[in-house]
Amino acid sequence: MPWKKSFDEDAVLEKAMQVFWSKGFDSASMANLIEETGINRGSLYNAFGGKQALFVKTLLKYDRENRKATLARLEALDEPCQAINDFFDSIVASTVADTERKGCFLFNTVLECGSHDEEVNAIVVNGLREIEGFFRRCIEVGQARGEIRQDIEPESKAKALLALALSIRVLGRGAYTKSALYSIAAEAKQLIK
Amino acid sequence: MPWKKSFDEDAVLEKAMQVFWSKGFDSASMANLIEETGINRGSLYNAFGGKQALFVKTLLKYDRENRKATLARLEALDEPCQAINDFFDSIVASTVADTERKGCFLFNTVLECGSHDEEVNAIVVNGLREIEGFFRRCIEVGQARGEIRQDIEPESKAKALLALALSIRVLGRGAYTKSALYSIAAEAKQLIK
DNA sequence: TATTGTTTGGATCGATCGGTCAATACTGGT
DNA sequence: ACCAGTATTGACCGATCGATCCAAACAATA
Repeated sequence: MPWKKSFDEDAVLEKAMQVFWSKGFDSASMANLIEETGINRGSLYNAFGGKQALFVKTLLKYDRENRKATLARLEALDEPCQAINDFFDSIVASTVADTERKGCFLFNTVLECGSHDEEVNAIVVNGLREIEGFFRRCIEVGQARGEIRQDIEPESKAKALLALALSIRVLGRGAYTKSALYSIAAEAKQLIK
Repeated sequence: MPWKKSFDEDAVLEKAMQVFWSKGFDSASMANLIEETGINRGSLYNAFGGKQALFVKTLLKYDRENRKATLARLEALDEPCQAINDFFDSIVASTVADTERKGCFLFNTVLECGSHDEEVNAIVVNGLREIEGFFRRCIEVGQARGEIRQDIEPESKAKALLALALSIRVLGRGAYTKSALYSIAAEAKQLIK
């Protein structure tokens, strides 16, 4: 008896994600979201509930399709040093290619919403932990295989790598030049040498 | 013939700075600023020109009284390794003591206003460059005195140190625990060992 | 004391914010 | 063919945004 939706929910989420990603939660207005997604105001509220709920959905989508997917791919390499190098090559490449200067949606959200929302904070903190965990596991496996020095402390080294990755993405949004980002990435790789 | 202002401009700037610092440019409303500074709306506009102009003035004040002052003090030590260690001890201590989770006004501004304002961007980018320059000079002097290994590349190492400092401040705003920040700071110090 | 020029206070502006709602369009079941 | 019921639409809501403006308050000069 009901009625099929006239739009593809996931396609709308994708569009909305682009808006939140490039403008941030606060600066993205419902008017922006309506214009970019192409669907009507009421439909948006009906389908997703509101700005906050829509944002969470787009953030989860990003976390699933970008962060998790990337880490899974790198971890599947089963080559720890290569995985870490690839990670940094990848984020520098993304940043350099990012003419819109959007940065990383996850990192941007840490910075903007870190303090003032419980649910969002839980998602991004979990994301950070998992990236850190990826680094830690890479180091541990590399040590077990004799490819990484034993006197490196996986926990704290992993945190430092995450910190450098975050800075590359953040400074890449206008403050730093390409070559500076390459320098930082090179230092990051050097950390586990 | 005119009339003396009934308030201390610098004291008002200080209050306004606290507001922008803790809430960010966008989230700080004129209503907030009026309430916190205690002076009237018209007076605020008359004395400072508007939200944007007021923000720039507070940012310059911070840059002058915090960033420049701190770097000058550390550089006056004339003990490069100690200066770098002190720098990281200092930002970790600040972050840990920062119950309001305000972070660093300069870094916060890089993140929030990095892209969408020319004047502000120039101020913060200059601030970043000078912090990086501080690290670079420390390393160069340390090398000249034989206190730091010669195979360290001052330029890129300085960038990495800045990146770690930024991350400590940013992640300290809720995402990471005290001990995690200590770990990152320890790794930073290790970079020049 | 009268005049002058700036500061002060607050009412008010138009724009925009996120969100709501009733009327309308439309489809699936009977 | 008709009805039931959800999706869609866009007008509209009150709140809040930064900014403006002007009358009232006031101090310095003549």
